Amino acid sequence: MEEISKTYDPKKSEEKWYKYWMENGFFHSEPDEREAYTMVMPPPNVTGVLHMGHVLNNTIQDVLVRHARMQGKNTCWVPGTDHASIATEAKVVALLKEKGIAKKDLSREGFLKYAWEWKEKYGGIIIVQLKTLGCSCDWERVRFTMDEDLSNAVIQVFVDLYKKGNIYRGVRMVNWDPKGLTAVSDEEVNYKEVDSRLFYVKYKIEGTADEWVTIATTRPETILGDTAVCVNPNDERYKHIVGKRVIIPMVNRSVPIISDEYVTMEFGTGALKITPAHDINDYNLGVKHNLPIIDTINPDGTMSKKAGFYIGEDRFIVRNKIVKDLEEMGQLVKVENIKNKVGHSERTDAVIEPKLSMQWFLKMDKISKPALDHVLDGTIKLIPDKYINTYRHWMENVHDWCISRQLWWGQQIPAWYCVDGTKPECREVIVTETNPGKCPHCGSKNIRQDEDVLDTWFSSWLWPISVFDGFKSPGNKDINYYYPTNDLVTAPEILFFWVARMIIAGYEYIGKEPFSYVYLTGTVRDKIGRKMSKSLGNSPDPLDLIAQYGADGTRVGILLCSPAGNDLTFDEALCEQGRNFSNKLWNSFRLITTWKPEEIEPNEDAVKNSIWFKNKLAEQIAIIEQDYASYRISEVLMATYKLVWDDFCSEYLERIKISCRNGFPKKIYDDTIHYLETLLKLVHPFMPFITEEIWDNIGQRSNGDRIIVSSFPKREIYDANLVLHFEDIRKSFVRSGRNLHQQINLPLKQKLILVSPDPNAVGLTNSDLELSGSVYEPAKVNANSGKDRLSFVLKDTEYIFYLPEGVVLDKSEEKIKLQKELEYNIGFLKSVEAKLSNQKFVGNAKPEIIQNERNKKADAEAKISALEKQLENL
RNA sequence: GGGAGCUUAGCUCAGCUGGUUCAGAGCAUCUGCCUUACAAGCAGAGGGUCAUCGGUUCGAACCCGGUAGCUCCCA
Repeated sequence: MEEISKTYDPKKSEEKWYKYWMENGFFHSEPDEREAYTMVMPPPNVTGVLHMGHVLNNTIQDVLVRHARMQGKNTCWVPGTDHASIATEAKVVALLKEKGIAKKDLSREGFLKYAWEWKEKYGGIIIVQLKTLGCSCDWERVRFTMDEDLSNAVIQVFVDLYKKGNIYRGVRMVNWDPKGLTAVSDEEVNYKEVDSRLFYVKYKIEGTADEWVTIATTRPETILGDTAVCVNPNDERYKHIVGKRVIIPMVNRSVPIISDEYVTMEFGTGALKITPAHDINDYNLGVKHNLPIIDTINPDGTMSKKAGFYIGEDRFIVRNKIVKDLEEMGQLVKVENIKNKVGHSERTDAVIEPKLSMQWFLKMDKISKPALDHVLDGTIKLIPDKYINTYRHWMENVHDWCISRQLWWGQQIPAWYCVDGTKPECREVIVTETNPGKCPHCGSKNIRQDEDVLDTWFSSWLWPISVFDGFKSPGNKDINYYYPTNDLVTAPEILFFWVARMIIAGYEYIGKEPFSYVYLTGTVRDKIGRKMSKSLGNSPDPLDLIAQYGADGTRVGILLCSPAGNDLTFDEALCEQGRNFSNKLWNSFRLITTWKPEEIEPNEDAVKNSIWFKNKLAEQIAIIEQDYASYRISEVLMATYKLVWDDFCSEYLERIKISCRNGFPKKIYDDTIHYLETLLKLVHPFMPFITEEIWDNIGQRSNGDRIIVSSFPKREIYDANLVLHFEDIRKSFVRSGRNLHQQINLPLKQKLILVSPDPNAVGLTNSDLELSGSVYEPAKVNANSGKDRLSFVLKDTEYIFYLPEGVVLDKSEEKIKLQKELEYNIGFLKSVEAKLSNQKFVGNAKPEIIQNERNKKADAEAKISALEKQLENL
C-alpha cells in the first residue's frame, strides 16, 4: 500500500466523492415501495451568494437527509431558488443603469428579457455553491419559483382564491418603499430606533386675533397635508377649543379641531396634527371622523403638486426647509431631540412612507384557522417548541396579506380592467387565468391587465406542493408519495412570512399539513453578537472556510455550537476544531493500517478491551438514536465526537496497542475494523467526504458498497455494568496512577511498583497497569522495603505503590492533599447524615432515594477510614 | 404601550419528571511531554453564590412571585 499522508487532505476527496455520488445517482429519488423521507429546501434568493446562515441551514438539512438515507428511507431533498422580486429587480435595474439604460425607457417585455438574462447568467450561483458543502440534494428536481409550472400554479391559486371570495382589492394605507417604488408588507418593515427632532409648531385658531394651539411633530413636511388637529376629550387644557378651527400654516387651510381618546395627553403638547394621507393612525382617525385626504408626497418621496410648496423636492430636504420657513414666520415654538422608531424597508433600507394606494389583499381570518389549529394540536411540531407561543400570537392576530407589488419581475396579477373610454360606465374587473380578450360585461376589447406582480411569498407559500406539480396534476405519483414532507429546516424570522403561509396553503389545497416538523435554526452572529450580514462585512466567506478547513471541518464547525432555535456566535476557531477532528479520524485509520493481523489467539487483556468498546459503542448509539429522535443535532455531534476521540482513540486504540504488542490477533483486528466502520457511519451525516474516503480505503469495496448508502448503526443490547466498571475501576485506576506520577514529577516510563491488592481481583488488566505507569511486582518490594510509599483509594480499597529506586517522595505535599480530601469527605458524610436523621425526609422521600442516601453514607465512611489509614502510613 | 423568551465556568452551550458526588460538556487557559497514528497531538490541572431577592418543599439550577439586564414579536 502506498504511504498514507500524515494529515488528511480534504481537497482530493471532496471533488472525487461528490462527483461519484452524483454519477451513481445516490441523491436522486423516485417513488417506490420504501418509506419516503422528504424535505424541501427553503429556496434561497436567486440573487444570493452562500453565507453562513445558508451553511448552517443546509448542513442541518444534509445531516437529516443523510441520516434518513442510511436508515433505508427513500430520501428526496428538493433544492431550488426563489425569484425574490424586489431584490432581483433592484439588481437588474442597477446593472442596466451601469449600461446607461433606465428602467422607465424599457417596456415590460424588454425589461423582463434583461431580467431573465441576468437570472440565467448570475442567478442561482448559491445552488452550485451548496455542492461544495456536500449537500445531497436531488439535483434532477431543482426548481425555481418562476418556472412555468410553478408560475401557473401561482396564477391558478390567485384565481381560485378570488373566486372563493378570499381575495379583494382595496385602498389601503400601505408601507411604501420610495426607493424600491413598491408597497411592502408589514412584515418587511424594520423599525429602527433613530435620533429625531420633535418640532413644536403653533397653528392659529381661526377667527381669533392671537390665539394659538401648538402641536408637536417629527414630520413637519407633512403639515401641508394636515386636515385636522385632534385632542383628547378628557384634556382640560383644550376642552374650550374643540369644535373650533385652526389655520394650517403656509397653505392657509382651515381645518377642524376634533377630539378622540386615541390621543395621548402626555406626548408632545397633547394636540396632534392629523395627516390622513401619510400616517396609518391618522388615516384611521380620518376614516372615523370623515376627514379629507390630501396626498402631498409622490411615489418617489418628493413633494407632489397637491402639497402646494416645495414641489418635486425630496421629503427630507423639505423637512429642513419648512422648519426654516416656519421659524421665519414665527410659528416654530421649539425643537426637542428625541429617539423614535422609524420604519425602514427590509429590501432597500429606505425610510418607509405610509401611502394610500390600491392593492390586492388576501383575507386571512378564515383561511388561516387550520394552520393555527394543527400547530396547537401537535400535527405540526415546532422545534424548539417555545415558538408555539409566538406562532399562536401571530395567527390569532393575523392581518390581511397585501399580495400586490409594484414591480415587473414576478407573476403578473391575472386581473384585467375594462378601460374603454367610450363606455365610462363599465369598470369591469376580470380575474381569470388567461387573457379574456374582451370585456365580458360590455364586450369592449379595450382591456388592460393589472400592472402589478404578486408578492414573492405568494409563490413560495406553494413550494412544498408546487415542486411536486401538485397543482398542475393533482394526485400525481410524486405528490402522493412525497407529500406531506417530513421536516422543514428554516429560520425563525420567516416563521410567519413563509412557514405559516405554507401551512395555510397545505390545508387549503391538499387538506394536509405540508410537513411534520419545523426545525428552526438560530441566527448566525459574529463574535460580538452582531447578526452576520453582507452590509456589515462581518461574515467569513464560506468558500474560504471550506478551502481552509475542508467541507467536513466547516460543517462540524457550524454545528458544534448550534442548538435548535438558539442564536450562535460563530467563530472560525470552531471550523479549526472541525478540521482537527477530521485529522484525528484520519490518523486512527492510519494507525490501523499499520497492523498486520495474524492467526493467533488474543490475550485476555485484548479481549476485555474489545468487549468494553463494543458495549460502550452500543451505549452511545442508543443515546445518539434518542438525540436524533428529538432533533438534538449538536448533541448527536458532540456524542459522536467524544466517542471517536476519547473512547475510541484515547482509550481503545491506546489499550489495543499495548495488549496486541506481540502480534496482532485477527479476531481483534476484525473487531477494530468493525468498530471503525461503525464510527464512520455515525460520523458520516456530519462529515460525508472523509468518511467515504476512509470507508473506501479500509476494504475492497464494490460499487454499491458506499458509506452514503450503508445502514446506520442500530441500537443493540449492552451491559451497562460492564461500561460502568470500566469507568469506575479501570479508567480511574489509570488516571490515579498518572496523577501520582504528575504529583511527584516522575515520568510514566519509570514504573511505580504496586503491591496490593491483586489487580486481577478487581478486573484490572495489563493495559491498565501500563497506562497508569505501574507494575504489579509485590515480590520485588520485600527487598526494597523501607522505601517511600504512595497510595490512593479506589472504590473504598486502598492501593499502595512503592517508588522506583532512587526516587524520594516529598511527604508534606502528599499529606496536604490527603487532608483536603479527608475534610471534603467528612463534610459530605455530615450532609448525608443530616438528611437521614431528618424525620421529614425519611417520611416523605421515595424509598429508593432513601436507600441511595444510605449507600452514599456507607461509601463515604469507607473512604474516610481508608484516607485516615493513608495519612497514618505517611 | 402590549406579549413572549432568555440570564449556568473566560467563551459557546447541556442540564429531560425537583432527589445518585448535580453543578456538567466542548473550546479557551495553565502545567508537563516532539511517548513509532496524529504537536491539527498526548497526559494532567485550575475555574461557577446556577442574574438577584423572596416563597413553596424534607429537598430547588429546575416550581411560584418580585426586581434588574438582554433578545424577539406586536402596536
